[in-house]
Amino acid sequence: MSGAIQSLSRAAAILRLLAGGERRLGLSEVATGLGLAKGTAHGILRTLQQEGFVEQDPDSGKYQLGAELLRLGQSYLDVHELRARALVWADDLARAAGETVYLGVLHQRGVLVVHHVFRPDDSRQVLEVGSMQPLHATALGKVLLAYDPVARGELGDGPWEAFTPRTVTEPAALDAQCALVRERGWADAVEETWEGVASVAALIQDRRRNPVGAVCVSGAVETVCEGGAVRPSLVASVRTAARAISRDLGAHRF
Amino acid sequence: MSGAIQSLSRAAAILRLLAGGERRLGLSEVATGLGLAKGTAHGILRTLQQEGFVEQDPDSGKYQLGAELLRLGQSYLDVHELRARALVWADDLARAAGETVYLGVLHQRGVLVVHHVFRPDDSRQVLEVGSMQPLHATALGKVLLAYDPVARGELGDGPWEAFTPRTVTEPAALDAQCALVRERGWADAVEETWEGVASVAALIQDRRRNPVGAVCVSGAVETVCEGGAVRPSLVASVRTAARAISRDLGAHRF
DNA sequence: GACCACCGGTCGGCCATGCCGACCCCACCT
DNA sequence: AGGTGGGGTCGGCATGGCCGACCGGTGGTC
Repeated sequence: MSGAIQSLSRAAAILRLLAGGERRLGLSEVATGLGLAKGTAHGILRTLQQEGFVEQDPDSGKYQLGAELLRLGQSYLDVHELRARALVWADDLARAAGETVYLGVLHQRGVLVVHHVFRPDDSRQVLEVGSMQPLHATALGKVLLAYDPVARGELGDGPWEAFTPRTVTEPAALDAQCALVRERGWADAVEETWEGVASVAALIQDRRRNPVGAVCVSGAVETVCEGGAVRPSLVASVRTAARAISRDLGAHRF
Repeated sequence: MSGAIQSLSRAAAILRLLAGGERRLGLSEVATGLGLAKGTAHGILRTLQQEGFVEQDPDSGKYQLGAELLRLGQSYLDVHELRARALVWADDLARAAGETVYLGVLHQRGVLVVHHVFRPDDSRQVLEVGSMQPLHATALGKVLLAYDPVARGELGDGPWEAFTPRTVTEPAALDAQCALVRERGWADAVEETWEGVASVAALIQDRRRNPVGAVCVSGAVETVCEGGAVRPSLVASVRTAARAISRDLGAHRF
């Protein structure tokens, strides 16, 4: 893994910077934010703009992300094999469970949601495809951590952010949970990310048993849990769906 | 508009190439596809991979788009001012019309869908945010063309692709339609893109009356049309929504 | 099973390329 | 009017990235 192309890495850093700040950023802000000379930052921004990755507000001259990113992100989903195979299973799972279903993959130090099926009722819900969830505080994340030592290593020793009083923030506790996940074959997270929300997740593997993602059912504690624990029928549904997707992934390869 | 950074433009071309081909591409395919030396293409791909914009299949060594693009695409939507202000209006419009609602902006030579509200029934629908629609064959596109001479110029002289027998493929006919759009203040497209589908669109402007996007209601001909023409009540709804969004955009600026 | 063609990947030298910092112009505020 | 900060430009310097020759592995073919 030898050197990277400087200007490209810098361009990526600029895009991430623009994605991070909620508002638009000016040229000087970008330059100082990354420790670049103004001229350098401008050259990169100009090129990114020509390519459609960045847009500039004509009034203020400030920069924000561009539409091409949305288009390419959509293309990513189109090509994504795991997602394509999981679509129908996720749908069935949501209907059977009567709850929201997420499909997540490991990305950087979090879980990237690549598919999201709304809870099958008529309530207003926002699509969360493309958003990130924390590894240590969600069922999806704990499944991926349990089966991916590299990801666990990269997460470090914490303590991690506590979103609720029940969030696991210490390495010893998290590793114990991961061991339990491996033993049982599924993970849960009851009010560890949001108050009142509980979820169950199971691993998806490719043909060579490599972990490639996870499915998860998520909903209100009152409907997902029963007597303090996750309803066994839900666990069964999630694990069945995960196995079905894994099998599906293995098949079409030969 | 002086020179662009070579390596960045090339990286963008590679991403677009990967987005275009449905399947994964090998290093050599990328290199020859863009007329680059293998070493050069490899350097760019390596960097893109480190940044998460490209992923490599461990087995075949072939490349595909990476997850970071999805995340950034989502961030684009988060920041997008037009979309944020239009969310609630689009929702209302879909409920009132009982049909699908799209919100589109001009991007390259097409319409990029930045928001999509499902038709309010329980049918299975796929989210089309991030996908592109042709300018000459959709209501959204014709609105944007009618009010943006630059876009019209870039589209050239056709003849354009005919998706159905009713698609407008000749410049004279299209320009006449655009004139009509400007005169009436709205555009329609009845079975010009897909058989059996009709839509109505109206322009969204910012505070300085610049065209920034368009809203559109789309549905089956049988429900959208009445006696061969689009139902007037639908036209009114769409135009009202467009005006509301435009007003909303003008407000919060000062 | 030996060959071959082609794959992805590496390396080092040469030189074009992109980086930098000083500079410009404009808008806004003092 | 002057000052301060914004975005944007420019040209010289040297560094960073391009190229083409070169590896090692793999899958197909005869």
